[in-house]
Amino acid sequence: MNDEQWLQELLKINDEEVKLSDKQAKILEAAIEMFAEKGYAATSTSEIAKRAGVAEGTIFRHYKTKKELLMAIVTPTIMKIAAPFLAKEFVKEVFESQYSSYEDFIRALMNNRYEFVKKYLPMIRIFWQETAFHSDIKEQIQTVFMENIYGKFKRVIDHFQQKGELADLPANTIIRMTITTIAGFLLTRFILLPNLQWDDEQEMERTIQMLMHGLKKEG
Amino acid sequence: MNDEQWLQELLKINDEEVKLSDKQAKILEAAIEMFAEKGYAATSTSEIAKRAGVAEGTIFRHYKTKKELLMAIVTPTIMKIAAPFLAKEFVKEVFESQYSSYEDFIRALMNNRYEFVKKYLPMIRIFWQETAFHSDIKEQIQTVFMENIYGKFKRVIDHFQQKGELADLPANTIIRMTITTIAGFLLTRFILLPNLQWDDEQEMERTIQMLMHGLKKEG
Amino acid sequence: MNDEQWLQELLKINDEEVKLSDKQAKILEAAIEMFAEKGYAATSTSEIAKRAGVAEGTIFRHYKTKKELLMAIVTPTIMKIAAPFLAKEFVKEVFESQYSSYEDFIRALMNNRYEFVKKYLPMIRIFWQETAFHSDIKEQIQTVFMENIYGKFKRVIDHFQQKGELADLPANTIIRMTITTIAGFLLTRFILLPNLQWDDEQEMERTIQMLMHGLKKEG
Amino acid sequence: MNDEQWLQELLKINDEEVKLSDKQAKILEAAIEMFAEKGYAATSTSEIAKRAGVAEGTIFRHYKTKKELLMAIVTPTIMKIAAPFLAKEFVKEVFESQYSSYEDFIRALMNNRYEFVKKYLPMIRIFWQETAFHSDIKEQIQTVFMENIYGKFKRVIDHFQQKGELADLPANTIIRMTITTIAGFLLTRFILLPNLQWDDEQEMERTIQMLMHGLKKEG
DNA sequence: GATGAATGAGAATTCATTCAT
DNA sequence: TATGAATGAATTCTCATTCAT
Repeated sequence: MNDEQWLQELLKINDEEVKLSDKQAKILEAAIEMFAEKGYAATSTSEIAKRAGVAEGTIFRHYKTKKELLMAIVTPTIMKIAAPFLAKEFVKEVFESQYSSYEDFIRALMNNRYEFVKKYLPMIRIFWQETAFHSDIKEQIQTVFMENIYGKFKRVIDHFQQKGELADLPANTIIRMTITTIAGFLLTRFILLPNLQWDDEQEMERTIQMLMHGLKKEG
Repeated sequence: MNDEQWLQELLKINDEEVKLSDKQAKILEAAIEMFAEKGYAATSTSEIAKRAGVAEGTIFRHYKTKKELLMAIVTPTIMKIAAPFLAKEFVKEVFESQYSSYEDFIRALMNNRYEFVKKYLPMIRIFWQETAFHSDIKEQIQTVFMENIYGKFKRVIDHFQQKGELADLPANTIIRMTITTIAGFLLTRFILLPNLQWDDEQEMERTIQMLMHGLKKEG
Repeated sequence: MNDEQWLQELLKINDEEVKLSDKQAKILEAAIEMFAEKGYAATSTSEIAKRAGVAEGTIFRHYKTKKELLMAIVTPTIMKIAAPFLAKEFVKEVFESQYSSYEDFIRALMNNRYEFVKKYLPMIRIFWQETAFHSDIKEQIQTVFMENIYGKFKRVIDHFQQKGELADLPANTIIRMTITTIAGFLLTRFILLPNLQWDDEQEMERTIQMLMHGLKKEG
Repeated sequence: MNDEQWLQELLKINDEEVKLSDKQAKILEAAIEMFAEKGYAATSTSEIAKRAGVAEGTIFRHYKTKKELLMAIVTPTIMKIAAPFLAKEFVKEVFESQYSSYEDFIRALMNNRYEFVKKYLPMIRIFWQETAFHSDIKEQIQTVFMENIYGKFKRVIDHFQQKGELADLPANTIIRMTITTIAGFLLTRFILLPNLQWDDEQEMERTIQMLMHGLKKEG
C-alpha cells in the first residue's frame, strides 16, 4: 500500500468513494503528521503547507479554515474507530456461532483495534489530544458511539449474561470496563510507553484473561 | 480552605514551605484554569494576565517564559501524583497489617487517588493534555515513577504473590493492569464522561472487584 | 535616476541582476533611511513598515529577522565600498600609464570615493554606526578588504616605492595613512560637519597635497 | 588607582569635587561598560542594574531617565577630551618656549590624547557611537570645541605660520588635517584594528612626520 | 536612600486568512 | 486550480519607569 492509499482508505467510509486530488491528499497527510506531533494549536498552516509541498493559499482553497482541516481528518476517523460494530458480520457472528463466547468477542475486538491503532497511530494521537479541547469532536464521538455502538455492545452483553457467562453487573459497567481495559492497554502500548519491549501477543492474551476473570460469573 | 490554600498546598512538596505572593498565586491559578480548559498552546499569556487581574509583564517577572510557567505548575504536581508511595505509612501499612490484602491495597490506592483527582482536576487535565507534546514532562513523570513508585509497587506485588494471593503474572503486567484500571476509571469518571450519573462508591467497588478477580490466583 | 534605481544599482553586485519587488524596495529604502537616522537598535520594525507603507508582517516575509534586514543592506554595500579595487581597469591603469603617479592614484581614489559617499551617504552612515556593535559586519569588511583590496593596494605602493616616488615606510603604514586621510576628509565633510561651507574641490586637492607631501620620498 | 578612582577623576572637571556615592559610582561604571559594548539603545537599564549590583529602581533615583544617565557620562567626558587646551600651561608653553615648533605641539597633543584614549577607551567608544544619534551630544561637542579649543588652536597655527614653519593653508584646513590625522590614528589603533601588532611609538612618530611633511612650508 | 514588584506600552515575530495573478 | 505576496491582529516577551515599603 503506497503512501496515499492508506489515507484514501481511511477517508472512505462505507464504500463511498472519496476523490482526493493529489495536493489535497498531501495536505491531509502533512496535517495528520504535524497535528499528531505537535498538536493542532501548535501547528501552523504554513508548516503544513511546507511539509505538504503546496502553497499556503492552497490549503484554504480546500478547507475554509484550519479548524475545518482538523475536522476533515477527525470526522471519518471517528467512524473508522467505530468500524467493527458497523460491520454486519461482526456482531452477527457473535450471536450465531454456537461456540462463540464473550472471550472470543473481546479477543476479536482487541485484535481488530490493535491493528487499527497500529496502522493509524497518528490519527489516534490527534484524537487523544484534541478531544479535550474541541467539544464538537467529543460530541461527534458520543453521538457515533450511542447510535452505532452502544446498542449492539449491549446486546452482546445481554446475550452472554443470559448464557450465564458474564457477572450480573450493569451492562454499562461491563462496557466501560471492557473498553477501558482494551483502550488502556493500547494507549500504554503505543502512546505512553512505546519504547518498552513488548511481547504483544502474550500481553494482549493476559489482558483478555484478566478482563474475563474479572467479568465472568462466579460459579 | 480558601482559594489560594489549595494551591499553596499543591505546590508544597514534602512540607517545604512555598512562599507565593498574592499576584503569583493568582497567576498560577489563572494559568491552571486556562491551560486545563483550552490547552497550553491555545492559551495566550494576555488571557492569563487578564484572568489573573495582573499586567502581562507581571507574568514574565515571575516566570521567564510561558513554558516555565507551565513547568511551575506541572513539576510539583508530578510529585503529588506520586504522593501515596512517598508517604512512609502507606506502603508500610500494607506489609505490617496482618489483615491487609492486595485488595485493601488497591482500595486504599483507589480512594486516595479518587480524592486527589477530584480535588486537583484541572491540574490532572493539564497533565493528560500536555504530556503528549512536551517530552520533558513525560520524562519527569517516568523518572519520578521509576525512582519513587516502581520499586515499592513491585515489593507490594511480590509480597502478595508470595502469600499466594495474586496470580503468577509478571509484576510489570500486574502494575500496568492495576494502574490502567484505576486510571481508566478515574479518567472516564472525571474527564471523559463527567456528566453521567455516577454512583461513585459502587462503581469504585465494582472496579476493584473486577481487578481483584482478574488478578487473583486461581484456586 | 528615480528613487528605486539607486537602490537597485547599489544592490546589484558585479552586474548580477537583483530583482526587488516594489514592496521590497520600499522596505529597504525606509530601513536605510531610518537606520541611518536613528540607528539600528533604536529603529522599530513598525516604524520601518509605516514609512515603507507596508504592513509590518510584510517585512518579515522578506527578511526573517530585523538583523537579516540590516545585513541585506550592509552586505552588498561592503562590496561597493571596495568597488574601485574590483574594477580591473582601475589598478591596471596605475601600472600601465607612463604618466601615472601615486598622486594620480589617490586623486582617482579620492574622487571615486567622494562620489560614492555623496551618493550613498545614508548607507555609509549605517556602516559607521553599526560596525561597532556587530562583529559580523566588522569581520565581513575585514575579509573583503584582505581578499580584494589589500593585495592590490600593496602592489600599487610597491610599484611607486620602486619608482622612488614614495617614502620608504612600510606599505601597511602608507595604506593606513592614505585611507585614514581620505576617509577622515569624507567623514568630516559629510557626517561630522556637513553644514560648514565646503569648497570641495579645493579641500580635496589640499588633502591630496598634504598626503603626497607627507608620503613622498625626501630628495 | 583603584576601580572607582578613575571614574571620580574623569567626572571631576577643573578641580571641582564630585561626590559619588558608592552605588552611584557602580551604576556609572556599569553603564559605561555596557554602553561601550552594546550601545546605548541596545543596553537595558535592568542589565546595568544587574552589573552594578543595585536594584533597578536605584538607577532612577539618581538619574531621572536613561538618557540622563547617558548625559551624565558624556558631558564631563567632552570636557576632558578638550582638556589639553583647557590647561593654561599647555598652549602657553607653545608660545613661550623658544625651542618649540608645531611638530613639538602635535607631538605633545598626540602623546596626551594617546594616553587619554588608552585610559578612557570605553568612554571614547560611547562617544564614537552615540554622537551619531544624539544631536545634543554633537552640539555640546561643537560648543565646547568652538568655545575652548578652536580659538587657541588657531592662535597656535597663526603663530607657526608667521614663523614660516607651516604652509599657507587656511587655519581651518590645517586644524582639520591635524585632528583628522591624530584621531584617525587613534581610532584605527584602539577601535578599528586593536588586535594588530602595533609598535605604538614608531607609528606615532611616523604619523607625526607624515603630518609635518604634509603641512610644512615648502622651501 | 534603596529596593524590587508591578506596570503597560511597545518590541520583534508569527499566523490564519485573503486575493490578484 | 494553484500560487504566494500581503495583511494586520495577535503572540510572546522586554523595557523604562513608578511607587509602596
